[in-house]
Amino acid sequence: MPETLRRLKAEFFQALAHPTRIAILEQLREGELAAGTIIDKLGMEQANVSQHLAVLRAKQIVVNRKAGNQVFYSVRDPLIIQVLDLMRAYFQKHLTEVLSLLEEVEASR
Amino acid sequence: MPETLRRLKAEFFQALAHPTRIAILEQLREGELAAGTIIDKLGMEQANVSQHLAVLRAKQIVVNRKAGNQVFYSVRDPLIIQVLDLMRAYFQKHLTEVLSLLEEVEASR
DNA sequence: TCTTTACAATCGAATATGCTAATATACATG
DNA sequence: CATGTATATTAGCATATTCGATTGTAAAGA
Repeated sequence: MPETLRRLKAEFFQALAHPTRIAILEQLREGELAAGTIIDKLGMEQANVSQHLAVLRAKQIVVNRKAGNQVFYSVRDPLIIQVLDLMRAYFQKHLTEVLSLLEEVEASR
Repeated sequence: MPETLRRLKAEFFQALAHPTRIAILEQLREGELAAGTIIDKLGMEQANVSQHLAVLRAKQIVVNRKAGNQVFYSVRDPLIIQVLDLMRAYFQKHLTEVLSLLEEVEASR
């Protein structure tokens, strides 16, 4: 595999590598949502969510559609959801280790 | 999905989000390899590869086994490989866009 | 024991990422 | 046209990542 393709893959994973962006994709699992709806559901700063949406857009993980005043987002390819599902399966499989990792997280707070 | 689990997922993607680490996982696709072998195959600095191996270890994406002087690495769970395969399928599917992205990459150099 | 081999860990500098606050844009409505 | 609403972009600062250089460590061999 050429280096440029590895770089693309890495950039793709990088785009997924943030809790907020994962949360956004979870929201979009059932279908498209307006940016404002996502912001409300996540209960975060407007600018912050908008920046994360920009990251997902830049990597074409989500696409957007303008309708009047609003912008509706959706996941471009269900394969993305499949990747997230695989991850879910992975974490479920290694539940024991995940729990100890969670404990570490708790402990370090 | 709880915030902590999202954080775990994000950290997992973060661990995959580097060309060198993807290259390492590709090398390990067929089975275990000694650290030195990986370093040779990638043709990179020893310390650098070792650091990337440490990242993959920290997230338990790879496991290691010491044998005398050497340390052998392998991918812990084939599900990881599946994720990479899904990504490959994804990029193949969107080959056209990938190519234009590649052109952008080229242009910006 | 002394040296070499094979890795891992640490340090410091450069770069990238993420956040809040502020500002801009674009459409809608009075 | 003036104002409000929805969303995007920019600036500036704090934190995190990555790299090469160096140092540490454990096993192997002379």
